Amino acid sequence: MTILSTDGKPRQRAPSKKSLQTRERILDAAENLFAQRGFEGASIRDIAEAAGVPTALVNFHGGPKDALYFHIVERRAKELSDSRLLALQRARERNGDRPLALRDVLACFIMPYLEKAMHEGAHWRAYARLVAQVSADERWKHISQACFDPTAQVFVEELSRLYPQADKMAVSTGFVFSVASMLTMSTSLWRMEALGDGAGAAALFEERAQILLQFCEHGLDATLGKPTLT
Amino acid sequence: MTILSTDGKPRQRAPSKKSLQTRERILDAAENLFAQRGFEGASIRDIAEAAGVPTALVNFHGGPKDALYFHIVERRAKELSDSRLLALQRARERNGDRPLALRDVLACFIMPYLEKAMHEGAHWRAYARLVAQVSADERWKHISQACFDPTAQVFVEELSRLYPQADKMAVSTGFVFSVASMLTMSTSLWRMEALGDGAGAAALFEERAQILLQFCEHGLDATLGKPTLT
DNA sequence: GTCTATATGTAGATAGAC
DNA sequence: GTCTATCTACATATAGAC
Repeated sequence: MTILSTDGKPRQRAPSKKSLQTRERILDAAENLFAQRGFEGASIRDIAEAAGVPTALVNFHGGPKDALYFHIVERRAKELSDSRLLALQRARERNGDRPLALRDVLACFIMPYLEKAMHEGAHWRAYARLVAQVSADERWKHISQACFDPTAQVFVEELSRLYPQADKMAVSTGFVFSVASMLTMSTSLWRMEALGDGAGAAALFEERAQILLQFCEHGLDATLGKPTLT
Repeated sequence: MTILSTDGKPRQRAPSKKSLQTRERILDAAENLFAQRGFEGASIRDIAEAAGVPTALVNFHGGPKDALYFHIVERRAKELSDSRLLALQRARERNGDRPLALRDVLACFIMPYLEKAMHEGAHWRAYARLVAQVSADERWKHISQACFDPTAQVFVEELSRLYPQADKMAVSTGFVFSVASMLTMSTSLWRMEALGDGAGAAALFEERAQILLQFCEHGLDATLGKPTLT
C-alpha cells in the first residue's frame, strides 16, 4: 500500500521534512510533464529525471502511474474549488436579496482559474493544461467526477436559478461550452497567435480574459434567455 | 522511403485493389484508436490487431508512427475544408452584394463539421475527437498549420470584414473560443450529460447544435461589436 | 526514505522469406 | 504486398541492500 493510493487511507507515520520536499519535487515534475505530454507521453523515468531522483522514488511517493496522475489533479483541485465557491458566497453576500447577475456567476467560476494561471506562476499554468486534458477525455471521467463535478454542479444550479425557464440540458451544454472556452486559454494561446496578427499576443492575457467573460456571458444569455429552437 | 511519408513524393507504381483495401482498414483502425487513446496511448500493435493485419503491415502502409498520425488527420481535412469553403462561397452568392450575417459565417464553419459527425457515421465522430486532440496540443502545431490554419484564416478574415473596428487579436481569440466550443461537442458530451439531468441527452444532438450556434453567435457579436475593454 | 539492480512486459521498427 | 521472426530500446514496477 503506497502513500498516494487513491483510497484515502492515512499513512502510518508523519513523513520527515526532507521526505516532503522530495515528494513535492516529484509531484511538481510529474505535473509539468503530464501537462506537456499527456498521461502516456510522460514516463515515470522522465518524471524521475526531471525531479532529480531515481525512478524507484517516483513509484514510492506516487504509487502506480494512474494513481500519481489522479493525485496530481486532485492536489490543486480543492484549492481551486474553494476559491470559486468562496467567490460565489461573497458575491451572494454583496447582493443581499437581489439575484446575482450572469456575469457575476461566470466571473466567480472563471476568474479564480485565470488569476492563478496569470499570477501564481508556472505550476498553475501547467495545472490548467492538465485540467483541459482530463475534461476532454472520457477515459478520465472518474477524475472529473471526483475533482470537478461537485463544484461544477453548484454553478450549473446557480445558472438554472437565473434562467428557470431553460431546461437543464441547455444549461449544462452552455456551461460546458463556457468551460471549454476557458480551458482553451491554457491550451491554445499558440493557435490564437497563429490566427491573429500575432503582435504582442502573449502579453495581452488580461485583455483576453475580458473577451472570454464577454463571450461566455452573451453566449449563455442568448442560449438560456429564450426557448430552445426545434 | 514509405508510401505515406509526409514529403508528398508519389509512389513508384499504382497500388493493387487489394492493397488499397488493406490500407484503408489500417487507416480506419488507426483513426479510431488514436481518437480514443491519443497518439502515445494507441500502439502500432493495437492498430494492427484492430485492423486484423500483422504489425509490420501498419508500418509498411503508414510509415513511422508520427507520419501515420499526420496522414490520418490530413486524410479527411481536405474534405472538411472543401465543405466549409463551398458553404461560404454559396452563402456569398446567395447574398449578392449584401455582407454576410455573423450567423451565416459561423454556420458555414460549424455545420459541415457537425453534419458529418451526425450523419456520416462513426468515422467522422472519431475524426472529430482527433481534431480536438490536435487543436489543443502545441506538440501538433505543425499539423494544425498544415491542415486547419489555411481555412481558419479565411474565416477569421471574413469575421474581420464584418467587424472592421475589432482588432485581429480579438477576432482570432473569439474564433478560437468558438472552435473550442464546437470541438467540445465531440469530446465532452459525457460531461454535459453528467452535469445536466441526463435524460435523453445523447439523442438531442440537433438541439445542441442550435445551442452551439446561438452561443457562438452572440458571444462573438458581444466580443467584436464593441471596443475591447482595458 | 533512498538507491541499485533487476524482473517482466511492451514499444517502434525492420530484415528477409515468401 | 504480406507475414514471421526478431532487434533494440524503453516502459512500469518491485526486491532488497543501506
